[in-house]
Amino acid sequence: MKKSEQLTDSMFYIMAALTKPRHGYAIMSLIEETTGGVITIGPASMYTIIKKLLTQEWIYLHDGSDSRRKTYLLTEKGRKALEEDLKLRKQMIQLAETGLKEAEE
Amino acid sequence: MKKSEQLTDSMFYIMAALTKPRHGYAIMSLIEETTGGVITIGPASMYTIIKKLLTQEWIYLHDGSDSRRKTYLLTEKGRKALEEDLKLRKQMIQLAETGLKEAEE
DNA sequence: ACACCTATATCACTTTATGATATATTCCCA
DNA sequence: TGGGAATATATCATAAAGTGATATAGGTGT
Repeated sequence: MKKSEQLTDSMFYIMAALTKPRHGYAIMSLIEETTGGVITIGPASMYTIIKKLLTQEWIYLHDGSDSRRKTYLLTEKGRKALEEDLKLRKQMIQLAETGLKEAEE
Repeated sequence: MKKSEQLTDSMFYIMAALTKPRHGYAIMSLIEETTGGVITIGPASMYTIIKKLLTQEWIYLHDGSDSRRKTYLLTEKGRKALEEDLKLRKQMIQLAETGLKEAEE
């Protein structure tokens, strides 16, 4: 896939979690909890992606971070990217649902 | 990400297209058209993924294929995988939307 | 004291995705 | 009628992404 800046699934999850200030470990826990353990992002993926999102300036190191916990939050740019991606994902779902429905008939 | 069998975005697109019998080129065109050119899956990705889906038995070579056009279709197993994945994707979207909404307040 | 949870980090490897390119057929129209 | 555009499938070599394993260290409770 590609062309524009579509987010990978993992990036999408992490950015969705960062609509509120959260630190890495909290993000992992949140995703695991909200998906009932179906989706797991381990530390390797987590911190790899965090690094990428930082360089892309889609997230930033939020105040309230101490040496132990680094708290991140979406930048304005990041929020827009997330919203853009959300639209595309809805379109994807629409495509699949239409297809599945039509196949039933 | 991972744990269970979540589909990659590209796999999801292709499988969504294969709720009806379609050949590779038609899948590429469909995706490009329905997303207004935002998403493009080139031949390399296309045929790589087709191959994987075949070995996984999520799609099969459909009747009506001649030597020139190979037409594929979802297997029952594939349809279930797609439906399963669809649920997860809806959940993802829910998570993101809730987060974005709450952040506005 | 020590076991356990929280928290971040990286290395080495696997899996996925893709640009470039090749090849062949069919369609149209000048 | 011949040649360019569109259709169609395929692969190679590389780049990008994801992840298991592992390391390190501060907290907390008992």
